[in-house]
Amino acid sequence: MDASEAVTRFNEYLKSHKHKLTKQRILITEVFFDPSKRAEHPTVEELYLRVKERDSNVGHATIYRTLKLLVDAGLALPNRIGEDLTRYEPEVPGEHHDHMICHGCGLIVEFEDEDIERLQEEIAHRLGFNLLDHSMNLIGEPLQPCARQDCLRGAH
Amino acid sequence: MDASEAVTRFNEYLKSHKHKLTKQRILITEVFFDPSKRAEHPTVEELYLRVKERDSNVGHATIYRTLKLLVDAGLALPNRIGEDLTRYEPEVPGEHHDHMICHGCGLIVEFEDEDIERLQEEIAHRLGFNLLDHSMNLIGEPLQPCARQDCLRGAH
DNA sequence: CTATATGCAAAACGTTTGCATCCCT
DNA sequence: AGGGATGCAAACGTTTTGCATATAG
Repeated sequence: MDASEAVTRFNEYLKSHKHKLTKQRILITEVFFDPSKRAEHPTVEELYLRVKERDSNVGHATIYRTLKLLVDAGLALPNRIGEDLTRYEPEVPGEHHDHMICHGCGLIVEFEDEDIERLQEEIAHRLGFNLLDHSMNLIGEPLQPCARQDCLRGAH
Repeated sequence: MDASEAVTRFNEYLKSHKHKLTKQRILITEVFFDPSKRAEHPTVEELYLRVKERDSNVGHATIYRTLKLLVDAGLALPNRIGEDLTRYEPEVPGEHHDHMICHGCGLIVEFEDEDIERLQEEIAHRLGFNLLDHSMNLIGEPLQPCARQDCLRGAH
């Protein structure tokens, strides 16, 4: 899903909830769905800084409020993978992926696996639940040297 | 692992790191590992309140500091399952389990599954990583009415 | 024109830290 | 006795909120 499709979907949500499509919301959505920054799962601050580059008047509060709306619209997912900040992940409705995270540098590799999904359903049923959602994060050390310069692999 | 074993293990860790076993640390560990509250994954505040019932002089800071030590000792695991607070899970060294969470009331059912574990290793390798750790949380709706009175199942 | 959104600054929250005092070892 | 631990309160970083102003529909 590219940025303009995300804006379109966001607008559908906004209209149906008596909210307005403002230039800030368009800008934030475009920056959030920027294809060159995919899978980066920005923090609010990172998104704020990127948005500011294009419009220096946007305030923190607008980022927070818009991100909350994007979550409600099903277009963003708050994600506290590590132990620190909240990161937001651009969501494509209907799709789902899990995360493989590099222990050295935090690089996130997204993946999907049918076998896992099937097993999860099975386990949920065994435990007496109907599976609604799930999250899975694998933490690992790269077998090959990691591309990132800041990766700690080998540094300890 | 019962409370007194947890205290023993904690003490081993403390000794080997030139830290001391104080009455507050004993109390906090005992409350944290109280078998009747297992799988509750308390927040700092919840733990603080329970500890206060037994010794009203204990301060917030001591809870935070002790929990951090317990994490370093491998006896507690910080856990940000939902979108809100940090919860801490009593850990038994060498064991690992995943979570099935009731969408209605937040009830956490812990489970282990060998097939999942195997698949995770396989996926990590496929993606070029050596698996170090993982977390998996399933969110579901109970098939049978949930035991908890505050469970929202059916209320929507 | 009206209702909603914005930006700012203040407030609210969870968490950490500095410091004087206390207490394990 | 001495190094570490405690409790308190202040400091911190993130997130939320109140309010006057601006703007989309």
